[in-house]
Amino acid sequence: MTADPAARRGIPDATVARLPEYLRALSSLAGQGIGSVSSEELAAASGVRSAKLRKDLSHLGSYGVRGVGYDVDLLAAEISRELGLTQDRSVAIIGMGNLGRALAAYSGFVTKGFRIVALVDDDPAVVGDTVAGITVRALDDLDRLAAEGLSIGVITTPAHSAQLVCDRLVTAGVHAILNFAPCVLAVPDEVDVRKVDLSTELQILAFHEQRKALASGLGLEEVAP
Amino acid sequence: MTADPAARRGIPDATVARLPEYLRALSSLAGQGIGSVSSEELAAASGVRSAKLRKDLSHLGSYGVRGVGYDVDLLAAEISRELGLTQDRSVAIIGMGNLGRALAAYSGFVTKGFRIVALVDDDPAVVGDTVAGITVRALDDLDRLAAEGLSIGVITTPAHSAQLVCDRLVTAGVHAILNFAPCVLAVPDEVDVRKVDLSTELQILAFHEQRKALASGLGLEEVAP
DNA sequence: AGGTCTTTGTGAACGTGCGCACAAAGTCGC
DNA sequence: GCGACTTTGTGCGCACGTTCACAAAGACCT
Ligand SMILES: NC(=O)c1ccc[n+]([C@@H]2O[C@H](COP(=O)([O-])OP(=O)(O)OC[C@H]3O[C@@H](n4cnc5c(N)ncnc54)[C@H](O)[C@@H]3O)[C@@H](O)[C@H]2O)c1
Ligand SMILES: NC(=O)c1ccc[n+]([C@@H]2O[C@H](COP(=O)([O-])OP(=O)(O)OC[C@H]3O[C@@H](n4cnc5c(N)ncnc54)[C@H](O)[C@@H]3O)[C@@H](O)[C@H]2O)c1
Repeated sequence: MTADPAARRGIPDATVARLPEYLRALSSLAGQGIGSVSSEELAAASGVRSAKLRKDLSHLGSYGVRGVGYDVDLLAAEISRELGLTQDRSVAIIGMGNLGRALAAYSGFVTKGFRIVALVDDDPAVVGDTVAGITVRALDDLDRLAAEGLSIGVITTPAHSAQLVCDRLVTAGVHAILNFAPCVLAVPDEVDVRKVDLSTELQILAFHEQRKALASGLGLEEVAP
Repeated sequence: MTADPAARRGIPDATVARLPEYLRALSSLAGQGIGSVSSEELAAASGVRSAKLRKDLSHLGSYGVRGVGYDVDLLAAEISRELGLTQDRSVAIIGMGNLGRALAAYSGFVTKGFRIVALVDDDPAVVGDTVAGITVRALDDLDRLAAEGLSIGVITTPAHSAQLVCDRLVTAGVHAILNFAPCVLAVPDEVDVRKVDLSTELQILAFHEQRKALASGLGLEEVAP
């Protein structure tokens, strides 16, 4: 049954999370006209160790040539296929505030196989506006959008509305959600939610800053035992 | 020497990454006037299992009361202290484009102990503008800012400028950087870089979408063996 | 064609993180 | 004051991820 012993079924999550970075590095190399790259070079460009890179790539098959390295275009195509980027995916952004507008105006997705097909808001003052060449639609249009094959929903509403919007997306049949609101979303098992949180990142940085400060000049605020 | 056997030295990274979420859940509870919470309840509000939550909290000491739970305010204070949020940290945002402006306008940091002290851009047409009540400064001002105790740098410039900006920040003495540009930054060991990447998140979602699609209707595009 | 040299792919050791399950500890009712 | 009940804190085993180190595989030179 398992026809391909090397790869099939089950690429580790940690590996999947790094594939986009490899893909970006490969695109950059291709743009410089470089056709072949070693694991050492690609790893450096991706910010990982070469052993890790090789093990990651081994999960999707044997596309390298020993003594030479990897063909840039071939490897990029292979990673794209594995990530499911060969077929374009449509994205809707819900919440046309500061962040939602910035995302809508961002051209970085489009080149990567993501197409923003809809912008949504519930504020009547915003609905009908044109942002980045797209007319903002009302929340009720979500069901219609899903029927048209919406693949991913991006939530950029305030936290108190996020669960509501999430529920609408799920009901409409969306199985992949990217959440920018600082809250946890409850979803059925079959739905995939990823969260991006600014404050969390800053707080993690703050922790390491403090740790460094404590390590260098220890015992500054210790007054009494 | 190691006075406190329970906690001191070495909170796992995975735990640190979850502490901000616990803190947010606690803030929410405090806002509802709730003074005490069990690990089960707090875990549910944070989107984790209660055993994981308890183990995480055990790394910073014993602040729970058996048979009762945790004091909301006490625990929040303790986590804040551990994360180094008791002392305010100043943040500079470099790159006043779509994303940089959205971040500057965002009020979510301020309440968490982060203070945006400077906005920076290298475009003469942008320098001098007022964004979110702050005057945009030139890139050369970075050194002066660092001298004033700048703690964290946020990079929201295009990718091709990110390394340059990063180098300026490092030279100026900044040891914590949050990077939104889609590229890897080279920094000395003592500098901490975290990256937030939209496209990566979407690509990971796409991978799981594809996997689900393959699992349900298998062998759709298999034509010949 | 044979030898050398480079680089891949991977087995094995190691470290980290996670979940279960339970004993210890403290509360609350009586 | 005592017993039953609740909830914490943690020891243990397992799964996952990372790193090392090397044998196998192929390119390139002569
Ligand atoms: N702006 C940032 O830099 C930033 C950073 C980190 C996190 N966030 C988070 O991202 C979210 C959006 O931030 P923002 O600054 O853009 O906020 P914002 O207030 O500028 O925009 C929110 C938008 O969502 C719309 N909205 C509200 N409820 C809605 C609903 N039920 N359905 C559809 N649309 C609805 C509002 O009309 C508004 O246009 C917030 O949750 C915020 O915490 C923002
Ligand atoms: N906008 C988004 O939603 C989004 C999403 C994901 C990632 N990003 C990334 O974030 C970055 C910024 O995105 P954006 O949409 O705001 O771009 P943008 O082009 O709107 O803004 C970039 C800003 O950086 C300034 N800048 C350029 N070089 C600089 C330098 N050397 N020093 C200081 N300032 C400099 C420019 O003057 C400009 O104001 C990009 O790297 C982009 O890939 C953006």
